[in-house]
Amino acid sequence: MDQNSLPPIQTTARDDAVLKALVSFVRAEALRPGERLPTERILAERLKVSRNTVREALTRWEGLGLVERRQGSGTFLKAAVSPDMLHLPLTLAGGNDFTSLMQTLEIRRALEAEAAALCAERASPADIAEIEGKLDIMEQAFRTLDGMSSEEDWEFHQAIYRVSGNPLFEQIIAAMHELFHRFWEHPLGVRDFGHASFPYHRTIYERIAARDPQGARDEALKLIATVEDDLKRVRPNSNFRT
Amino acid sequence: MDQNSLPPIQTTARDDAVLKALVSFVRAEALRPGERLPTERILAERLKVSRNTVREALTRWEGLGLVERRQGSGTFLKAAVSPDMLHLPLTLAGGNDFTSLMQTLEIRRALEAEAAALCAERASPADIAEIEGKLDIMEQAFRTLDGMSSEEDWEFHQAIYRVSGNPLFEQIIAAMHELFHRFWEHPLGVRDFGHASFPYHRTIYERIAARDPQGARDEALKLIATVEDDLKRVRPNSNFRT
DNA sequence: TGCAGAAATTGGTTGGACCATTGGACCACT
DNA sequence: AGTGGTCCAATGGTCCAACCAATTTCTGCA
Repeated sequence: MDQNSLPPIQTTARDDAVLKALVSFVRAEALRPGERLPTERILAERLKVSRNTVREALTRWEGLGLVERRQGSGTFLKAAVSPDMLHLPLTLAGGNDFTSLMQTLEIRRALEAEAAALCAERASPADIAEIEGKLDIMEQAFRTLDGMSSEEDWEFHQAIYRVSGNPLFEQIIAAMHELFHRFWEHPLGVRDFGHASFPYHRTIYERIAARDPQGARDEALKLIATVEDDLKRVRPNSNFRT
Repeated sequence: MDQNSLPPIQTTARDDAVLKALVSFVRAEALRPGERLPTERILAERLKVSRNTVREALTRWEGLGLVERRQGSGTFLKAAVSPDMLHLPLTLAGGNDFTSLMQTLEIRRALEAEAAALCAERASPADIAEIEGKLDIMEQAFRTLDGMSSEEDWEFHQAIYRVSGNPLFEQIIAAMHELFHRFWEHPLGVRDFGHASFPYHRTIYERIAARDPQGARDEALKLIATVEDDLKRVRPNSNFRT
């Protein structure tokens, strides 16, 4: 490791400076998600700050989901970092889980429709082929398992977000998606939800392949509507917490 | 073998416990936003943990925007906390370049349209009156200053998000909005942008007052389109894809 | 009474110590 | 070769006792 990539911290506003130093360090070392950061003790020594201050900064990063700490093992990068990141702490306060979930679905409905439309506008033939590939895999999994497979379904959607040309779609929806999954699996124990949404995956693909933005948007809206219906169906049981 | 038959065992989780204890404390004391929390030293003593652990928990809360720490003064509650809060930390890899700005506008287009539509669906007469009030103030500011006033404009939009009934709209768009303003003011020095968007504020309001979701959505889209045009005018020949 | 300076309060930082977990090295036995 | 056991160094988690820096509150003099 290049020692010069970790210059000492200068003055007050310590922890902010530590965060910035960490950003430049990660950039300088070209650390990629999954890789391990230097130990807290080494960072403290290199930055000429105390270990607690380093820990404070890492705690912030951990709260932002940028980093994962494993006792006895190390601290690992979880996502790419860039100097001018935009941190967006979303907090769903008040109300029970059902309300929060419906709120995330309203956001997702807006974004999913827009992403599908943009995708239909901008998809190259190669892009369309890729999406069709994901769709085939998903439909195959559906037939073998006799139900929706979360993973393959998610891959299909991700492909659409990617082709939309705007990475923000994937980032925002991914956050909602994770929340949604935690809810379905933990309190409810349901694993094969989303049955009703299945046919709309192909119709979305068809509108994209036909380069029909408005059609893609409409089909995406129908898909989200089925998920909303599923959610409303289980509403009575969702009044508890952990 | 079924992987779920051997879940990980529960291990020590001090700081999580501290967070939960803090939540119950805030509820028990009925602390409201703006009020001061006990000092770190007192919390440490009461919870029978070290001050460092308390600080770790408070650092997390600060990162979530739940709390604000002022050296020499104290730690203050910034938002309501409830036991069933859901956090989704979202970090957007943004930049101060043209492409990033256009990407945030695509997100904003989707959300702004949806929020306007939901607002038209759900607005009570009192809500409509409030929005009209904000609109009047904005138009008044426009005439006196002979140009858009960012602050009053923003208030108008925020009212719409609030009436939509989904706080996520405001939270997400606020982040985009901030990024957008930094771009207009810092690298460009422009202050009276958005001239072209002015008339659409009233048309949006009219569609909301008429309880016409689709109309409100269309007008919101027109508004964002004018902003996109403004942006393109600054950078006429920029390619979109990364 | 007014206000400048001292004192107390509070979050921020430091350095050092110890604990709990992890993962690799080494070894004995099969 | 493989299995399990033991040990040990590395690493994050917690704790403690100070001191620093910003802020607020109190005090005493003019």
